[in-house]
Amino acid sequence: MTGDRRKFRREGEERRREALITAALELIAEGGPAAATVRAIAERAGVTPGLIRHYFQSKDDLTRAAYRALMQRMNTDNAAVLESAPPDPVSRLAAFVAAALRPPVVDPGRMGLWAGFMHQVRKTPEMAAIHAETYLGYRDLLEGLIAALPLPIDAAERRRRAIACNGVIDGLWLEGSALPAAFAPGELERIGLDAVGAILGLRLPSPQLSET
Amino acid sequence: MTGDRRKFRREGEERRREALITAALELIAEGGPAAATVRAIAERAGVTPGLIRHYFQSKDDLTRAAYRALMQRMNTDNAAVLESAPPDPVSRLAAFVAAALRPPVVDPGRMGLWAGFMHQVRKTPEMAAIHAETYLGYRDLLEGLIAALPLPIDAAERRRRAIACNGVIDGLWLEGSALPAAFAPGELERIGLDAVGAILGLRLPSPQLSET
DNA sequence: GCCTCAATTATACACTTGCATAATTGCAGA
DNA sequence: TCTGCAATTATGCAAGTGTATAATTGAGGC
Repeated sequence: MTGDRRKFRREGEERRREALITAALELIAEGGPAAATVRAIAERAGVTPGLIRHYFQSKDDLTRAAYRALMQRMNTDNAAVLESAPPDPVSRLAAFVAAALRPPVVDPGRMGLWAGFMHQVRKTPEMAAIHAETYLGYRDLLEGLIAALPLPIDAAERRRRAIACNGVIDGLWLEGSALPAAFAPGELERIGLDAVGAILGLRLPSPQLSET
Repeated sequence: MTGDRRKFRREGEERRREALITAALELIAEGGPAAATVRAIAERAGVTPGLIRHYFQSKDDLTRAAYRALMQRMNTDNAAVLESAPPDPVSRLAAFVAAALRPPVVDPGRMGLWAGFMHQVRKTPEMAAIHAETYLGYRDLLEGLIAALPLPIDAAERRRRAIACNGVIDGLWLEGSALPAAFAPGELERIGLDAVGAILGLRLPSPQLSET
């Protein structure tokens, strides 16, 4: 008579893992790491808490998987910007910089996510490795774009400039995400393009938005 | 006969509050917000958990007080750098930039602290106000240093350059703190000085360390 | 239709958390 | 020395945490 047991559908392993990871990321973005409890994650994923332990060895395991997924998505997004960019080096660099300084990259939720993971990144070696790899990958991408420009600088100097450009981008991204009301729409983009241009000794035009 | 009740000393209110705040900040810096439990904070402050509620209305109240104290300390540190700087505008700016890009400002613990508070800053209006005030204060300080330079730019352009310079500083600070092994000693300072110089169109010499 | 087994749910447990409240005690002033 | 009060400790509690384990059930193969 007690037919009150919850109905469910069986899903493929990949879909379930992804749903759980997405739920965890959303919760951390919204309410910080503390909000991403096993029960909250399960509820958002439309599932029962016990199932998490069927797909992940522990909550930490899920957390690591979520961080890895987040970083992969960000890498993919960055690469996608270059796919649909004009062929000339200056336009490509400008597109890359501008994309990082407007929504959806500039976004309080994404920054909350980033900050939420920061602590674990500092302490868990595996997550530290993921972070280092992602950061250096982004910087190498940027350095590659700079190398395609006709600049009379050697490799060491190019590395330093790439670090500096990466710094401006990160810093402006951070400030725009943490304090959205402090900047007019498009303002960060313009400031970032000018600053990167100044560091590299050239002018970066504001790229027109690509219509996909 | 049961003399096993803990001995204690009465302290002034100010000292106890400060000790509790310091303990909370240390714990957050070391182990993230999750490590700063009421019990852990009390233990580090050499006190019993119940006392926290005697000096603070709730744990959130203590957290807010800790954030306020942290921001005040950082403001004080920044101002102190300028106290002992050479009088000429270029040197002052260089000292300000360089100080932000070396220890103890560049430091994994400090960044962990910053990241740990980020989430609450986003959601608690009072903490958001503190954050905005501190950030804008820092930027205004920087803009003031720039205004003292002989540059042919108007106020709007000066504001944009200040935002950009602030961005480089923040971004490099972040990267140096998150990935200390990726940079040689002094490298961040040099990169930051060059970048700020490029943005402003001048050369910033590396300031000699002031011996207090 | 039935069987089988993995996917899923249900339940329980030990532990931690923030908080409330009562019991002590250090210490300043008479 | 004694007294009174606020600073401090001790104890307990309800809620929430991650996890282990047993009981169900959806769905594909025969």
